[in-house]
Amino acid sequence: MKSYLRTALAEALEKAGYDLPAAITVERPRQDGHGDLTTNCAMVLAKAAGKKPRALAEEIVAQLPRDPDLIAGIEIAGPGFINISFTETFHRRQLALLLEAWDAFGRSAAGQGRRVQVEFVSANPTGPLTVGHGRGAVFGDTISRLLEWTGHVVEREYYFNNAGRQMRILGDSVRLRYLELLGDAIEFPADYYQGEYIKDIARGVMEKHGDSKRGEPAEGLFKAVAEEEIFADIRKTLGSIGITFASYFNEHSLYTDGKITEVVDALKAKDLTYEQEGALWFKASALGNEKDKVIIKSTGEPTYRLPDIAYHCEKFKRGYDLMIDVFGADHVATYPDVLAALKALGYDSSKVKVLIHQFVTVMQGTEVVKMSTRKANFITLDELIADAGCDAVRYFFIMRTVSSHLNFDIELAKQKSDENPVYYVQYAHARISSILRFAEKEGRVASGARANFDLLVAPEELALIKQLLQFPETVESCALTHEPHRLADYLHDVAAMFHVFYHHHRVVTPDEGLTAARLALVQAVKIVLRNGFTILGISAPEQM
RNA sequence: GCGCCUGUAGCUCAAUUGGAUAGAGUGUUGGCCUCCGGAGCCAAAGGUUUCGGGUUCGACUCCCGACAGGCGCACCA
Repeated sequence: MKSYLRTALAEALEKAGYDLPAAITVERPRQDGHGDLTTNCAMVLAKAAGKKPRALAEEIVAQLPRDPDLIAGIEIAGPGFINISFTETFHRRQLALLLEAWDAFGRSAAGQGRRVQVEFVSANPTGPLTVGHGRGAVFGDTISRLLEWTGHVVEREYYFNNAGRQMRILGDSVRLRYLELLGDAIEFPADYYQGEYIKDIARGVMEKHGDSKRGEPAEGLFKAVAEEEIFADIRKTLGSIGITFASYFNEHSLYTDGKITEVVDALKAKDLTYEQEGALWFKASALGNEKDKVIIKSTGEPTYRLPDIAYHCEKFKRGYDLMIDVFGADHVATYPDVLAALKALGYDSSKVKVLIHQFVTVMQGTEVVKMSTRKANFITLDELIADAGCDAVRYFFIMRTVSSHLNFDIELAKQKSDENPVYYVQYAHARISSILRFAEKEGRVASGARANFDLLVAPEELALIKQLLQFPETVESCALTHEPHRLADYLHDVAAMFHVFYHHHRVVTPDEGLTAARLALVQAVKIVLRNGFTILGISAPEQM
């Protein structure tokens, strides 16, 4: 519709003797009573034309085509908006298309098969996922689902590092707990991993090997066992909220494959490095960033920045059209250097889209729950899912913009009551299912696209129909702007409008024709809700 | 001190990316089931969009400056 109107506008403007300016918008007005689509073109053009916006709008409107089956009215309003309304018949006709598309309603080819890689979670296997990881996990997965629905080919990837200092400490933490279990007197350093899970892993080693591993170095068995168990745990947690990855990329492979040295050589060749105090520095400041950064320590070990660059070079070689990195706010400082390096190495860094999500504050009612991996008081994502359930967890994480510092109220998410927002939308679905069951019991069957939609004349029905028809464009814009929270908003509105409709009108009545039309309408609502839930990764309950 | 993010109703957050009268949930108050699910609906109340400037037809949105909070600012990841 928008593109139809754009071309119609362009033609009208041409006839009136103006060029179509790039800055005009054609969009749905946010206010009822302002038509179905609105354009600001008269206001944008007014200054250059030396005319009053409203007078100019008159000229343009006079040139617009008016198909009576399609256009119900064109009005000039406010400072010079041109508002266009479509006929009710037009909207109703679209309902048949919705029912025809069914499970595919909302899918589009907007992405044209472009290959997108989405990298997210990427937590190193040093401990269970926290609530904080949960936000990135749900966000990354929902972005992926949105892109899949809009015609992109998506690959989810998890990047991890099982080498380095952190992992050494992890292995040694397990070793010490193991010795402790064997009755040895140990001193457990404060900066070691304090969690209970370390003791569990140590206990596992003891049960399997007895005391035979007393002399084992931390880096061998202990580290390997810890990594394996923790990773299995992470996958299980993610799996329980419907998240799986196509690939897990091990940072370590960048060393064995020689990718790291390739990058160092390439940077050296571009004269973007220098040595100082025994370390190799990257000239980030020469590329417009704040300061230079060490990429190889004086010990000869690279800092994390270097493999990050090498990893992204690797991604580029795989030929993706778009690479999305989902990071937590604690990683903000790292990506400008990586992007600068990629650009300097000749890659199109605009293909890398870095999405930062802000931190989650966990609330227990009005109490802030302090999070620390060191201490025992952190809440794992696993515990949260066990308490609140997959649907509530996913919905809570996705219903806010990623840039908001969101409060996650555990008490609220746990509640199975009307205070919990996820139940509101799911309730609408369950209610519809119940209506359809009732109708079937009464011997009425939804006749689908064959119903006479012209019988749906009530304002609540028309409002609902219009809302449903916006689903595809909502999905598309959520996907392209990487803003999944707007889908949650939209579905909430669908549910609300359905409830209003339900309150005003009976679906199953003695009137055969009307019943058929309303059953079809309600079925359409159910389809939109269910398709939306599928994208959000939450269930569509037949009853609650 | 510097960088990124945030500041909107009592509370948690939206606002079609610069549009018309800033909206939801929750909480408070008062209504609505002889009828398809009351986990619902309706109504009232609640706002100088932190503050001060600027840009333009038009600003919660963009720019500058304060103030407040979060996250970073390693030869940790």
